[in-house]
Amino acid sequence: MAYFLLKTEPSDYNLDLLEKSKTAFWDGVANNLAIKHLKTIQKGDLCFIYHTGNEKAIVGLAKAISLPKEDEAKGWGVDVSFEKRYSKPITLSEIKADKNFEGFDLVRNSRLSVMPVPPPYLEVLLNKYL
DNA sequence: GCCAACGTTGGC
DNA sequence: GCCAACGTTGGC
Repeated sequence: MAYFLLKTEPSDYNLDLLEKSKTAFWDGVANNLAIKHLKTIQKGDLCFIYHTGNEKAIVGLAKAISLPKEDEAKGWGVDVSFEKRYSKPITLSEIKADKNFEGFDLVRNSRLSVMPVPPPYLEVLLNKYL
């Protein structure tokens, strides 16, 4: 079971909406590298939800409940279910300030919208921040 | 609002 | 196939 990070601009779509609807098709993945990462998601994998814009923080967790798929109108995406909201979001500034996250895609490539969270970074997130 | 860091497009 | 011009994303 792997972990990923999914970005969203909260004015477009956000964790509140996912919590209300319980499940959603997480769509609109267009970037080539993002699609490549998306396609490696397995059913049951967990996905950190990151809000861009004013928030710039990991705000919660979702779970992939389908395999990645391409919708004719909505592009690439994956079905997800709401898992949890973090009482204390993990901010980008915290992550950037922490040397443990050096090399993490979130820090290295700010424009990437779907990325894996490899074990070293995952452990720090789970043990130190959550 | 600006701009760096990408990605995409289209002329050649 | 190259690359200049343009468009987009997202942090600042």
